[in-house]
Amino acid sequence: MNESIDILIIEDDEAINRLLCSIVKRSGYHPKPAYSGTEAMIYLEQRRWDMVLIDLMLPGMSGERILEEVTAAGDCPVIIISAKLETQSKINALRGGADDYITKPFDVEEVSARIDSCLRRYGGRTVEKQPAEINYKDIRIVPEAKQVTVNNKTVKLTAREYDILYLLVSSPGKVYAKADLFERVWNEPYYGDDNTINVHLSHVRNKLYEANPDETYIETIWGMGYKMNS
Amino acid sequence: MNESIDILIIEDDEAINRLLCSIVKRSGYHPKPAYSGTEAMIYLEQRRWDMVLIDLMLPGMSGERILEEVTAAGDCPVIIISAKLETQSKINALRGGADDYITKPFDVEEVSARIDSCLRRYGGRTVEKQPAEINYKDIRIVPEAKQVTVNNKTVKLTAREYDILYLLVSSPGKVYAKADLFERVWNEPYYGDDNTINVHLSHVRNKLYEANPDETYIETIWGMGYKMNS
DNA sequence: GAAATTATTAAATCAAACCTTAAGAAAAGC
DNA sequence: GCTTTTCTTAAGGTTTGATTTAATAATTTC
Repeated sequence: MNESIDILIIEDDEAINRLLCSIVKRSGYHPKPAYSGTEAMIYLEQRRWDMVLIDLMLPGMSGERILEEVTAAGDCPVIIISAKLETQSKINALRGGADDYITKPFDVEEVSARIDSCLRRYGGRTVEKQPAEINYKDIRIVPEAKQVTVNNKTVKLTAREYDILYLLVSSPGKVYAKADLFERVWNEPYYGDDNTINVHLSHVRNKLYEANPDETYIETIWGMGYKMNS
Repeated sequence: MNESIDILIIEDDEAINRLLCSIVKRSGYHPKPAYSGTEAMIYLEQRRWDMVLIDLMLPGMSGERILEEVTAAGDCPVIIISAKLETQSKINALRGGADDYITKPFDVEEVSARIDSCLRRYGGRTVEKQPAEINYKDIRIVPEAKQVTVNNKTVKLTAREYDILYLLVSSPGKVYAKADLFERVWNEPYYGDDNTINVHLSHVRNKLYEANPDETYIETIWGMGYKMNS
């Protein structure tokens, strides 16, 4: 039920892309950065996106071109983010199927508000705010403080470990394939041949075990992935 | 719950003024239309406003002139709404103390979002009232006097340093990501690779340390942000 | 039981995040 | 205008976490 909302961010300027990603993330969505038009097209063909943010001036393939492709393909909302101030550019984009148009330099709050409102218009998808606290069995996570306690003991996790646990705990019972997990936590594509996940999972399990040896929290679904034991 | 937020709308075109009023109203604020510069000045002298929207081309008295008056008078947020597309006009307005600049034709949602975001930025000053005093451990902050004492010693902080400490102290335990912190203190977007936060944090820590070497106040949560040690 | 997949562990390397200092730039105060 | 304060930038150094590697152990599936 609580599926992640994935937003593709097409912007060649690295700093701005990073900023947009952080805005998206902070609103509770999942950003995926693309740094050129051609890179973006690869992701667009790969899967469905809940929203696309497009910078108009791009290397490889213009933003206008991408907008065409996206709108031709279907019903994915698009927000243009551009330095082009001319009304004509704005009108073209909106006529061309964009849902909104933000000019640079933009205001952080504004971007956030527009993304929310756009997703709302597209219906169904309610904006879920970060909960004050998640509990599962005797695991308690307070996102605001990035704090985790298990069995009433504080568990000190690194950022990665925290992200993993947070993901699993936020939908107990759901099986996360390694690739899913990797892409969510690391925000980069998963190339299969990686032991990193195993090691990190091991660390998480260890720390959970230290806090409460009587309980097994993370279960391995053989050949499929991991989930919180329910 | 909130007392009403009054917004003065200075726009000579009756239709546009009506539209702006309805936008403001729909956002839950209280609009007051003014149709000329001179009329606006009367209202401005009468009372305090939570925000002013100004059209630049006005009969009676130019928008630029009004902007001067408003900013000279105090800390009321101003949004310029204008048909003037030139960057120069925009720059002049923003330099002159305007908080935002929207070009006509404008998007209803955009105006609404910008008003919201602007009020939010000004929030501390106009809407929410500050507590008389914040205490945490042996830190005492008196916001009205911008005064900080630690361990009963007065600590002299610069404006930025004060803002940082204030933010952290006002919700101890909460982890502030660098981006959050930066945006709240500097009021501008954070582009990731900046160490001015580090430097300022270092300064704050130093000063706290000088006042009380036995206590560690600000904790670094690696990869996540900073928080008051609890 | 054999093969494939996953776990665990520790050590070594690497990279990112962070801290501090100092000096130049900008702003504020006199 | 000059001085002082504050802010920012840059550079070098430190710490911490992430990753890789590898060797061994445990599971599951067939």
